[in-house]
Amino acid sequence: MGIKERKELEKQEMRKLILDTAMKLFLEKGLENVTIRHIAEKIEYSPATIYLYFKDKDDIIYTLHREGFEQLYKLQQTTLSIRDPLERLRKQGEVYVSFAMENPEYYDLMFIMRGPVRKIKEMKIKEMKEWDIGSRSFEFLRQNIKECMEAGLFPEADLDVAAFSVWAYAHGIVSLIIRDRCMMFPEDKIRHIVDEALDFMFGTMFDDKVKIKL
Amino acid sequence: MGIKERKELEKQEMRKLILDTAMKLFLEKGLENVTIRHIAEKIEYSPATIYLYFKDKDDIIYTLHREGFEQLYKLQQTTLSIRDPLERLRKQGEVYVSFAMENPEYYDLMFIMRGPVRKIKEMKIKEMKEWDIGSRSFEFLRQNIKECMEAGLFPEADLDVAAFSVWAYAHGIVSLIIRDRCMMFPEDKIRHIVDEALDFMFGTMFDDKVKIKL
DNA sequence: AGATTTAACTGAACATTGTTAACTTAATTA
DNA sequence: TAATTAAGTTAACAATGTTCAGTTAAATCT
Repeated sequence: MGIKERKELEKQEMRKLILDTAMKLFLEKGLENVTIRHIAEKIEYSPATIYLYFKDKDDIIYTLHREGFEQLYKLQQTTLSIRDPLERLRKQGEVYVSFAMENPEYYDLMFIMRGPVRKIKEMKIKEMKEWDIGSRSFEFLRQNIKECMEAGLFPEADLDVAAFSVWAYAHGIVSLIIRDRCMMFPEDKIRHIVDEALDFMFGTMFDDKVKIKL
Repeated sequence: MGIKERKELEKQEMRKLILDTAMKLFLEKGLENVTIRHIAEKIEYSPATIYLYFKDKDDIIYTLHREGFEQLYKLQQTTLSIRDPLERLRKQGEVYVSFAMENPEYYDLMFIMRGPVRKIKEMKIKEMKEWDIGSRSFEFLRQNIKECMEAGLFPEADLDVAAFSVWAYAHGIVSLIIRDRCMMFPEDKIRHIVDEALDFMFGTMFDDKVKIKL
């Protein structure tokens, strides 16, 4: 009965081919400018074939969205080697921002575009089990902040609020840049401002040396 | 020679009709789901007519984008009555977040969608004079922060970095909500978290009472 | 006032998009 | 070998933004 498995494997390979091609095109031409037909042309199949492997375009985008979260989660995990929770939190911030800056299309998919969320909501009606993969990453951040609080390294506050705030800050930085709202800064200074902004957050939030001089 | 003027007036009225209708549809159906044809149908003209008043769809969106910035700028100005620059800054934050939460489609247009930026860049090639309207609002924030710094109420840092950081933080909060990335929180708790997050920022940044207890 | 130019508007088309249904062909099973 | 299943394509659909040739209606000129 090896045939069933081979078929399954081929199916998976085709899915992967479609996904990889889609992602490559997204990187080349930008998220907005990739069509099913482009993908089909690139892999030299007819457009209709793609619909044998994915329900619709949002399904492709959603799957890439999941892959992005896998990647991000793995990156987040690399900070686990750091003992000091505050230092770990800072590293997490850096990792998050780097990921966004190096993979803006992935980031857009994951945190800005509407498509994936549509799909998630559509799915949640049927299968409640498949609870969205993003909350895992958020939980990780939340846990880290909890540790910081417990160690007295972080202002006491509602944990949800604190975690959301830190996330929002990092998201604000990268999403303003990804969606090109920083035209007031010279192109070559942007990366510097991003890094400084991260420092600024940690500085004002936790570092007494940078605190207000009275 | 009153005819030329009447014609000009009618032209402006038609533009306004199109813009208002477009905005109304955006509010009703969401930004993504409004087409030129919908707008045309609503005002009972043919689709082609719209192209007599606007170059293309991005042009409509860009014009609404400008109107949004007018509105926001006016709101910002209302904070000028506040003497204490730090308090004024806080109020500015509140105003910004309220604007976003009450006019999510406008906010999306102004700070998330790609269309308007495309238009701005396209225009900047020809006419350098029309420098983008958003920087005026940013300048306002910047100035406010500068005053805070001079009064010793704000951590000393590169002014650009500080202003960008504060903006990014507020933007992060509202854009995560507008683009529906907060599914982990119960619907009815979201507004509360938003408000708390704003407090959290100001608390950690400036308020010693909320500072780390050693 | 009548002829002519100008402005406002439309109908029909174009190319592109996502998506689907009927069909063909190749592979697997009986 | 015949029947069934899977994989893929072709051709079409409706919806989108956009354009262009034409048609009225208004304004201007003589």
